[in-house]
Amino acid sequence: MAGKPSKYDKRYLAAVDAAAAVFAEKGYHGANTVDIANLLDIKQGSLYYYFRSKEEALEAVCLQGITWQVSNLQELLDQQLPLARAIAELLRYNFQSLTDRADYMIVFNDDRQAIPLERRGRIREQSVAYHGLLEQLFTEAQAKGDVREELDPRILVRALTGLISSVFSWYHQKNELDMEKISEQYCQVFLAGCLKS
Amino acid sequence: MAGKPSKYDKRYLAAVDAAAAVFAEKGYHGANTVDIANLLDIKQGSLYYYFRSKEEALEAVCLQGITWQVSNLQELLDQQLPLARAIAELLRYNFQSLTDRADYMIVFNDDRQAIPLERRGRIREQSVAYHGLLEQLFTEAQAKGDVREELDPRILVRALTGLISSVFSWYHQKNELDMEKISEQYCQVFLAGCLKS
DNA sequence: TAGGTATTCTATAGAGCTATTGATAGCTAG
DNA sequence: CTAGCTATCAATAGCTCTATAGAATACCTA
Repeated sequence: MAGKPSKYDKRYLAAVDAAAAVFAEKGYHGANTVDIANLLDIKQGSLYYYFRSKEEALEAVCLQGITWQVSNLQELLDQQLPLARAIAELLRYNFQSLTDRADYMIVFNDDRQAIPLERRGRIREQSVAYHGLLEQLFTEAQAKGDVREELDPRILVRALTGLISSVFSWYHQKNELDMEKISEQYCQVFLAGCLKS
Repeated sequence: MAGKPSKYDKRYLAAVDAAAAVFAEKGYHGANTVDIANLLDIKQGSLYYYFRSKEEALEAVCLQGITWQVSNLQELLDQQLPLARAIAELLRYNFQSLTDRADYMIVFNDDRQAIPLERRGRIREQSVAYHGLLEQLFTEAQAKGDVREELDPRILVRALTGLISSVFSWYHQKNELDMEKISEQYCQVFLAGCLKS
């Protein structure tokens, strides 16, 4: 994977992409493998050259999605921005990936629970990491006196992630609100909501 | 329906309840009619005495869920409370129904899109009504000068409903946060986020 | 208590879907 | 040119599930 991507590697990624697209549109259970294969211009059975099962494809999509999120958040935190800037950037990035990689985000949000618990280990790991990083951000900001003391960082994490992920379910509908504006106003509301003063 | 509920009526409601429970747990596509029948202590085929199809059961659950929400919101608005009180009550009620009628809420949230568009009319109607009522609340509060002018009421509606519905996906996990506290802090954050000054 | 209605049961057709298997065409390196 | 490897195909076993139909039982009312 590190060196030159083989034809297999490229095709595998295309397969994950196709799975993401179909799962995002119809939901994991509602989707069928024929549709995925069609996107790749191969027959249904040929999919099993790349995946051991439909579920394995779901796992790959979810893991990819959350991994992107975590590494991006990590990168953002490494910049050590003040809370307000960090939140603004985070929202901007998330709303951006809603156009870029919406499929992965949607599948991760809506269908990860379709993976049986015993297979969800690596995904949970990333999820926990994501929440942990965010919680740390709030805790530190609170220690610095930027965030109101009475607010529980764990709840702020839930509120922020909830705010973000809820957008996944309606952004694609015909609506006149543009991402730029939503992102900006969500940011205003959330920051005014938790910053001190 | 208005007079004495017949045995059929009671049994029908029980069937909707059972469907809600099973759909909430496994998702519409992941659920099967055998599980629903088991909850009612009848055989799978007997379900079709009450529903023409599995999809019709989903429709009934979703419609019931959103209808409850709308009529409750309407009742709340009739009290003409100031915005802050209204939001607090709304959150309290929603988080309450998360323990009372979680199944209906979850199914409405996660699976209503599994109903084909042409059958979704009455549900959409209620959804639109719900959003409309909330939007009006914000618009009026803004006119009175309670809400910051730069905020778009439509976005506030999305933010608030997003905040609420996102809770549906994690409240049942083992976690130390109690509903009371979450409701209260969400309220604080959201209000501080949108109220003027 | 008989007759009729309401509710549930048994059995199953038939559709849709995943995953497997063995064959096959194309590509690559010697 | 050929042997071996890669990627795809065709065909299908076998499972799961919804929905239907006709029989059976419970329930109620006169």
